[in-house]
Amino acid sequence: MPELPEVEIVRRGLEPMMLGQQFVGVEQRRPDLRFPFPAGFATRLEGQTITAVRRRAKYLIVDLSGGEALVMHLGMSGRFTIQPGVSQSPQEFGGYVYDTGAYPQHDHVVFGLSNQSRITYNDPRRFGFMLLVPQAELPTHPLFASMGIEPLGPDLTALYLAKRAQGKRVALKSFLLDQRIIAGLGNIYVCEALHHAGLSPRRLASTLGLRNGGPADRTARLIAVIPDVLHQALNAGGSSLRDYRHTDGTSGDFQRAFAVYGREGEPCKRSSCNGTVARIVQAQRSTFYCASCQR
DNA sequence: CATGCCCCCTGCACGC
DNA sequence: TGCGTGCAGGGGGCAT
Repeated sequence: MPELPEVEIVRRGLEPMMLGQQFVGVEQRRPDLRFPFPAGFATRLEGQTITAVRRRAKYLIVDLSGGEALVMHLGMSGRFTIQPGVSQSPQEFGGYVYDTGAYPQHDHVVFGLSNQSRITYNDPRRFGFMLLVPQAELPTHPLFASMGIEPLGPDLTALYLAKRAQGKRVALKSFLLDQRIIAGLGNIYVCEALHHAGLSPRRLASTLGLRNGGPADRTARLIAVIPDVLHQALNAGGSSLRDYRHTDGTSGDFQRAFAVYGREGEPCKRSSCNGTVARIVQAQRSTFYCASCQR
């Protein structure tokens, strides 16, 4: 998916277009994405004013004046496109509802706003989803109740990570991908952060745990590089692997900066290291790392 | 509870 | 050119 930096960039693209606007026409063109759409999805949005466009981990949360929140996840291939100055009239969307063969390929939802803009959700793989949840229930909703900390917030400390890692018998890579620990990291940035920290993805998570009552040094190293990697990606406008696009249709260029991700067989970029980037599979997903400088 | 594995779906790059 | 294979940013759900 878009990982945290990409979702944040999408949020920043959507917010100025959506904030304070009303949903005028909403067209839902198929009954489901990863999950069925909520009953009456379009109707429940229409007439609502957007009071906030937020992000939690890899989720986008659009607060509505009526008290519900539109919760959206982009899955692996979800994408928004904004067309300003078109029509807000639902019938002009084309009347494709539930006619999956008749609309532009994979354009599953179209939001018409009171400022004449149209926001289209496209998702070829349909791993994304949209829900409507009362704002007051978000903290206790199953999606969010056990969600871990934001990696760019003040909660990411060596002590926090050491406590959560205590006794964990999983690979460090899998531990960092676990959204119940840190929410928002994905496969790319976990690989990148581990490289920057000089830590092997194969090491047991428990080796980050408490030593003599405090976090191990390597834990401090790791929590220091995680925000760096994410900020670099944000500053570069997100990565552009495969189908990621900004809401304006342009792509990011962080991929050029990857130290290990997708670089199997290429030389390690760490100065002073002459290793080669390897690809292994952990928990059915590719891990890229340098076995010579990541211990 | 913790951990490991499979799967959802489509598109694309690659080798033959 | 066409076809088969493997792989892709996530994460829910089930078996053990």
